[in-house]
Amino acid sequence: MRILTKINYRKDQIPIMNYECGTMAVPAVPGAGKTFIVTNLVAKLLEENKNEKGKILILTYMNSAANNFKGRIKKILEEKGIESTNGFEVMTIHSLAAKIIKEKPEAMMLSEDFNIADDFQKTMMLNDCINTFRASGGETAFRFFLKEQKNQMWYDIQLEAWENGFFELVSKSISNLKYNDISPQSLEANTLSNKGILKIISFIYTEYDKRLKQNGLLDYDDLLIYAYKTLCSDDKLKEKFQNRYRYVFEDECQDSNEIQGKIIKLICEEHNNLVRVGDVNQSITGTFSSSDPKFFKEFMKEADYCYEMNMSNRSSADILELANNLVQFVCNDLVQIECRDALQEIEIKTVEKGQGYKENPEPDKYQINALWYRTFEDEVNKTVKFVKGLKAKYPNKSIGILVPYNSQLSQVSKVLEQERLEFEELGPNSKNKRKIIDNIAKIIDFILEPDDIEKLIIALSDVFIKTDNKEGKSDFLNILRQYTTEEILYSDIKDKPLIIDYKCDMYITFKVGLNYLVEILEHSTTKIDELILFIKERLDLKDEEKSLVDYLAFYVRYLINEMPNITLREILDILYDSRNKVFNYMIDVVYEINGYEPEPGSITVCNYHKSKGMEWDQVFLLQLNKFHFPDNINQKFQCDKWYLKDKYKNTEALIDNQIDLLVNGKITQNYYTKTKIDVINEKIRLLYVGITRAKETLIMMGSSYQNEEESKNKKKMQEPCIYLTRLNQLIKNKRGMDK
DNA sequence: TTGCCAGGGACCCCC
DNA sequence: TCCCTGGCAA
Repeated sequence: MRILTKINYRKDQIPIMNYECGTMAVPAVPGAGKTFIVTNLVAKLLEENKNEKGKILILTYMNSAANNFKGRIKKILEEKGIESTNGFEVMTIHSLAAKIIKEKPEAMMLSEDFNIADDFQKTMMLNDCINTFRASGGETAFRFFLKEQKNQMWYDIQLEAWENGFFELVSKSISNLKYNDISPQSLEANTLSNKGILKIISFIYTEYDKRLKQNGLLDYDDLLIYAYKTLCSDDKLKEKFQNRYRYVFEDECQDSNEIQGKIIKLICEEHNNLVRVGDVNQSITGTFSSSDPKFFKEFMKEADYCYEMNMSNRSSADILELANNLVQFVCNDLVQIECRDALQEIEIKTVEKGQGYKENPEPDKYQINALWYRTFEDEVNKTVKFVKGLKAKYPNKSIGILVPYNSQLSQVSKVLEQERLEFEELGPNSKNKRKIIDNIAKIIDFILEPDDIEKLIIALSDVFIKTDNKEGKSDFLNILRQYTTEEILYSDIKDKPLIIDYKCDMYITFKVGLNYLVEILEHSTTKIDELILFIKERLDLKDEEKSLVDYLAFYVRYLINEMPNITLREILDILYDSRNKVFNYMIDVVYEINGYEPEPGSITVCNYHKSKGMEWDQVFLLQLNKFHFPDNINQKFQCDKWYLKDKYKNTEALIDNQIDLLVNGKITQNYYTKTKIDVINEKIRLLYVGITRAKETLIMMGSSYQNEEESKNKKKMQEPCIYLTRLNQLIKNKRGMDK
């Protein structure tokens, strides 16, 4: 039976729902319900058969978002009793690009079975090219940029920092060069007589390009550029796509870059039905990708319609007031004039009573506070204490704890664990996700020292034995300690006097693990990647974990190729190294598929960036100091590279200068200040994103020192960021009134 | 403006 | 350890 559900659209949503054709820009404030309106509009157009014989295309940036859209549109169509599930397609912008290229790979001189290099493969290959460069005479040039240092310890620290920084620099530069249509060949020709940093890049760029081609791979930048060129070169193909997609919707388009915009424009040329939805105030990827909110701003000006969704039902009126206050301060009072347009001056409005499908939460008192502590440790401890209290009082409310860096996540997690609170850590090195890598490492650790009873016990207890009976388990392990590993592995343990029920889960899983360990121990260790896959078969894994192990085996095979003499011990050290960047990429690639949504009563720990798109009832914002949220270019913040000679500190600006010179023949802007301004602007928006995650409660805080030691030495003292100071004035007034 | 000297900071990196 | 900065004198 068909169920009729009449949705009560808000007044800022009605003009959007009335859209029928043409270009439409929808700037939307946080919590305005972008996904809601896009899914409903798509369903409405399908219901009215506006797509005729074509389809509606919805473009997202993340696989998780694409899956989310698919599910929601399907559900609405089902509710409406419409069967036209073939009328729409949801995909990421990169899948679209791949699809375009697949239609005619020969246009770009690609073979039909080209593949896409994901972040993991790209990291590996680029690292490889950099190593080749250094090994084949580039080492001096590589080290030339480092500050002189006679102390070996400091020199090593610098070198390590530069290894990371250099990778980022090369990666960004190559991307930048590609978007400026500078091929490795033309760069090489241009840098022949030149000495600058581009000369080094040129070598690595050539090498990287060669390897991509050898392996039939395209990286994400190539994907977009080739897709655009393919469409430009073939009108028939262009028409095919234009007729296939009568409507195009683009989500999160503040994160769009120029080439993406161009591809979309070409596809929409004929029917001219394009809807782009986004929020320039939530653009937080510009400093590390080619995205720029200016493209959406331009679209807002030139589109046939531009309807602003300025109402938010997510947060309480108090939180919206605070967010609006930040916007006001930034736009009008910021001392660094160039940063005043970091945020667009949009006032977020509450949903009027009786309007819309959902109203703003209304907590009974003012639930915002700003706090300052002596150390970060204090910050974390107080937060967890606070969380514990909230949890007891409101067991069904969700809680989010946000920190600037992934490296700080574990500190928060540790204290949460101590307090026995259940939580989810969203980060590349979260224990859950790393667990599988750690488990394999533990097994290999045992293989290396099969006589070590402790290694055996760790492997058994952490990887295989499953039981809820913690005391029984530790008793059991203590009994095992009385034997040698050989006795445990090769003689039947039942003969030994064990005080244990042979039918309980603990014993059964122990036995299974034991058998597997014997098998693994007897497996050859000459091919380590195969050994890892062999271990994989003996672990009880989810699909995602399996693909993670496949990646791991792939990585190990690669390591062996690169360093044929590498030992199992050395590989083990690499596995245990939680700072290894390759694992982070691996984990990101595997886990990106499923989005994360905080459930009622859950606690989430993540960084400010990851929080985008999420919401919690209660939010804690940590580390709101000047270092992380600067307000002028004279402050110290992450931008200059301390380990480089003064002249080369701002490597990014250096590269921008040189590329500008190459493309335009002259330097058109002051990139040294520009890179700094960009960072400040993005940090402001990052704070805005953080604040607008909260529905009811928002606690903002920071601390003067990182830890006790620094506090004693009075080193690296931090002040509250100017935004916290300013917002605190409002908070104080409000709290005063509340009493 | 220049030169000298003492003392403190450099290690935290988002996708 | 080295480099930068700020204070000070010339």
